[in-house]
Amino acid sequence: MAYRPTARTEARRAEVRDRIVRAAFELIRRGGYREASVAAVAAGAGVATGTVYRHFPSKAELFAEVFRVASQHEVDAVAEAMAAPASVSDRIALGVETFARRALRGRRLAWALLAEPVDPAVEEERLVFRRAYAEVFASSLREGVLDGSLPPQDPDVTAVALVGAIGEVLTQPHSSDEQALVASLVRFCLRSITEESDVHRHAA
Amino acid sequence: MAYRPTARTEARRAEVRDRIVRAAFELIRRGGYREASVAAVAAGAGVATGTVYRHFPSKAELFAEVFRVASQHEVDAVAEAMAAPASVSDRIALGVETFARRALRGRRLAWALLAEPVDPAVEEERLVFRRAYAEVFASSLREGVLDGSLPPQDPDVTAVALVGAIGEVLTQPHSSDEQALVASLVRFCLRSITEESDVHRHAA
DNA sequence: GCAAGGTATGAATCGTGATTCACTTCTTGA
DNA sequence: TCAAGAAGTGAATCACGATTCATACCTTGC
Repeated sequence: MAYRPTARTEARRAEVRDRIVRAAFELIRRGGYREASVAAVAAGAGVATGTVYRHFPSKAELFAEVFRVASQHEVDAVAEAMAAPASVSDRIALGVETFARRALRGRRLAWALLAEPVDPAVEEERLVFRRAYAEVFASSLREGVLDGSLPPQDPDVTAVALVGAIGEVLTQPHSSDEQALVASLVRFCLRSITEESDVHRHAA
Repeated sequence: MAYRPTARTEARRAEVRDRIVRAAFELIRRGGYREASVAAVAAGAGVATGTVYRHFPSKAELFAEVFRVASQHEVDAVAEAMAAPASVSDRIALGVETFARRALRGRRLAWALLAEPVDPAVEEERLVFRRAYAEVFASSLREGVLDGSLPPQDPDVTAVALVGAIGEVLTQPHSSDEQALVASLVRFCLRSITEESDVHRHAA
């Protein structure tokens, strides 16, 4: 037993691992999953292909981690926006708007996280991601249903539907400008959680 | 010029082509796109691998056609349900319910059409498919906005959001039983197209 | 019947990109 | 300084399924 890595060596190793994750993220952010070959990741991190495999058992595991970190970041941003002291409706609106604006800023990343075809193993992370988004909305919805500020509804279904609606609108190419699109989307989401008025229900 | 296929021969050829398409569809319906290798399609159709390429220039083109036919079928079903003589809201509800029930019946097919990772060329058909769904909803929504039975809104955004919401709810695994799920989903969609009531908007 | 040309076959080829591994280089503790 | 073992290297290998193509078989019109 003539060798046992010191803290310093382990730190260096961790730094390499980190560079690999960052390089992978950068590739996804700029060109999506398709462009992100292991060779490209290695080049971006300044290491040899084989080195990637000294830190991750497979490409799928590497990108699962990248997805995990990136999507957690997004969910956190939305959750933070929704932590504001406001009514349930207003908080939902804030969440939707944050979700939308961030996605429109980094379209490629949003597409990669929300919709791009990926390995099954990575797809699993995506489901976790979408569920996490839904959960953020669901907890506010539950609160609103309980305190009566929202009409009775299944908060889980509503939350999942919201995530789907937002994702689809953001993923689909649109003509209208960003401001209008976000405004329409927020209005859609607010309508969908609040009571439909009898006036319109019977007006037709 | 000693050979020019007769009608009979062309019919036989068309029949082979048809068998290939059916086999491809059957594979997708049962195991999704992943399971549907060209070899498996050929086997299912009772022909050799190479024969597939005498009828389609590539796997992507074959499956693009399969997607086209299958999804048109779904869209038609929804459009037909919405042709009933009823109010805009009721028709939307019918459309959503039809969409949902059919998808829950053939979950694998629904997943393949709505969400499964596929070739870019096939993905294009999927976009067409989703747009077609959205358009079916959009035309009713436009009508409702014009005649005042629905509040002012961007019908295209609403329609796309509806498709996203429905797709996500159906794609995501759920605990509740089918009846309850569909009911919740229909309610969500109806709320999302009708006016939010002032009562709840200001109640919090 | 037979030449021309179409159609079917399926084993062999190809492309792509992940993964491996024999080898080199670096670290450590004695 | 040295042996043991860890980390890094990158060309070679592998896996896998789409695609090709030399060959055999049918159809047609003369």
